[in-house]
Amino acid sequence: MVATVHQVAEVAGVSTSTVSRAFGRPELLNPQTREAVLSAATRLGYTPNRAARGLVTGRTGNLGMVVPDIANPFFPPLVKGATDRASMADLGVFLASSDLDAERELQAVQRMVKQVDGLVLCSTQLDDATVRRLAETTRLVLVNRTIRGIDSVVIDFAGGMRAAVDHLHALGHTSFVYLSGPNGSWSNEQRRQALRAQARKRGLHVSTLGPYLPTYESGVQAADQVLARGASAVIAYDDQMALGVLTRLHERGARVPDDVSVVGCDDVLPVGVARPSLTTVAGPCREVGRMAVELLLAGEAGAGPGGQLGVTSRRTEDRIATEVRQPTQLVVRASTGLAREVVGVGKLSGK
Amino acid sequence: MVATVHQVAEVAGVSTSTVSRAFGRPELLNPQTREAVLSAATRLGYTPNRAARGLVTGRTGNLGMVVPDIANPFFPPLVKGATDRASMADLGVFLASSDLDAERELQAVQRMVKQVDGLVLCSTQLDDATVRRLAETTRLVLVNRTIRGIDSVVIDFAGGMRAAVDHLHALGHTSFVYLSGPNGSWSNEQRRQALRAQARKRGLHVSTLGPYLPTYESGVQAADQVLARGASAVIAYDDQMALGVLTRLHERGARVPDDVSVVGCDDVLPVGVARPSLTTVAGPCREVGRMAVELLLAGEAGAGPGGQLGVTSRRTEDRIATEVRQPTQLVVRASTGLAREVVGVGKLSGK
DNA sequence: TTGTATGCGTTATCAA
DNA sequence: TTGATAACGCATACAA
Repeated sequence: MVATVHQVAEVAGVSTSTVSRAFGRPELLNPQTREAVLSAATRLGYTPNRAARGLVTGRTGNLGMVVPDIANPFFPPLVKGATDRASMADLGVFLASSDLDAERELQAVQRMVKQVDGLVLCSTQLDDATVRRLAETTRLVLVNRTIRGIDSVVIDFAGGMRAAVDHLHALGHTSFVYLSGPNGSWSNEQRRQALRAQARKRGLHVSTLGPYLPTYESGVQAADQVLARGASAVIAYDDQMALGVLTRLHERGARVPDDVSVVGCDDVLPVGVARPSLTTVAGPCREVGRMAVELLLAGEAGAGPGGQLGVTSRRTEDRIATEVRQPTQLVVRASTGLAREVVGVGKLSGK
Repeated sequence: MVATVHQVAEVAGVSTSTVSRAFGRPELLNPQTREAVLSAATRLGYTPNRAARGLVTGRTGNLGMVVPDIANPFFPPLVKGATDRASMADLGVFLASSDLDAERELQAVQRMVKQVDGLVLCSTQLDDATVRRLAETTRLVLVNRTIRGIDSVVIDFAGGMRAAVDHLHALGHTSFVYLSGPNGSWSNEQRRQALRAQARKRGLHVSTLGPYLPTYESGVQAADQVLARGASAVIAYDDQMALGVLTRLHERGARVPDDVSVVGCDDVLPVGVARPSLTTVAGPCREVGRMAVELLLAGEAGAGPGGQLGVTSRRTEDRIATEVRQPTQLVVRASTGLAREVVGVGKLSGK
């Protein structure tokens, strides 16, 4: 049996409203009565029932967070940043992993929307209209996706991708292959388009392979395609795929970076320990999770923050959305090197 | 404005109880009225408020899960298994990451205990007494920790660790170093004791270094200690540390496995891509998360499952606890090899 | 088969 | 400074 306001009230010899106030507005209470209530509460092990409280106040003290796949190493740091920030504000966090399925994601959202004060949707699979409708019901922050009028915080992998193209260009590569992530992924589009634009600018030729699921196995599979095309460089949608590529290239006898240069993206795995260590694009995932919750909190309070680096506020529909953009950077390690042509090595034979 | 039973009732021209029944006990309703209610509900976008429902039924439709650190790659698969199983049962999941801090963990538990039907505590930092007290308030399943009388599911790393010792023994090693995980960690004790017992049995000498935080950086740090001791083999508390060891040994010019053999534990990272690829002990993390929720569900229904492999039921205090034990296995890769003595290589000089 | 009335645990309003 | 009361959204016992 768990204690309620009633038991505490009885033990402390006060009314239930007084018990309630002892927790919610202690300053309104006579110090003596407050102490009496609090000690009675401690004795009975009483804690306010947040669900019941939420029913009357309209605030639940919970947040919701949805990610496509918590087993994808990109997301745990993000979740960590969010839960850490949330627990500082004494907020609970609902987590759902949608398995890259829009319907499952919608179910998860429905399940928690009435029990939370706000939602963080990471790389959401939902279409714009659904998200917009959702935003009318609850506070919403998007991560790695933007929709006009909705608050968001995105990791600007475009910047890192441009740096990656410049890096390959400087090494003498004249073309490269991009291993595409899942279809319909906003992040994939962001990366792919940045890549193509920069490649055009530098006069490089790009060809795209995929779509692939962002896994180690996909990378293994893709590596053979890369060899078949005789590509001198490959940029993968993420590190998991890049590691798979590395492994398979090694098996096939192709040397990295002498025969093929490989670039990953995310830098969340200990990719420095791969041999050769992986050149990749790194972003502040943890910080992004933290920031998403920050935005949620700021939105609840009323005015947005503004003033931080990369924060844009623009009026759309009839509200002002805050868009935070976090920079990325290219981390050059050992998996990228001079192009074959430059060092005079011909195409791999026996593909 | 979100819809409630009242709005739906009004639109459908029925009472609120009828609306309630349309969702909770559809079979009690005249098919026509049920359809009318459901269509009205759809039109208004109505979904039952689970918090309010929980207040009257006593069942919230939510579970809680606490892990020490969601950014530690050991836990995401576990969380994935749990959330997947939970969403099959249409349950929401609260997640908290305690940062290896007992107090923070307790706060997180307090925060959610009234809003959930059960709790999964992974590698909990709480002491036995606190956990027992908690178990009187709510359904509880422990992961990777056992307490008499409390349901649990543990990954039996002891088995894998014994296999690791036998493996080193077979390769001619006569002693090894164990890199210890965090103090007070149940998992660390499980691994360490299994190691020591098996080493004694095989006549190997073990020395322990640590405690260390289970991170890549700790491994880097520990590697120098390992070299200073002239050890021919090292078993690390987890893969992150083992990868750190690998990196630092390489920097120091020690060859793996020719000079030093390295064994990790968990097999959750793509450790096969490390060079040399890492010998490690693998356990069914995903399955364990799934099973923990299964146990919670079974406990709610009444009788426990029983019958599965490794399930023990024992009576303690005045209830019967179910303890599921999942086996592990040694995955031999390239980081372990014949001991130096066997191949005639002396101690490393210039340590 | 459906409606009425009540209570779940809490807080807000109002009166004292 | 404190207490009585109503209401939050819902499910159930009971009556019809």
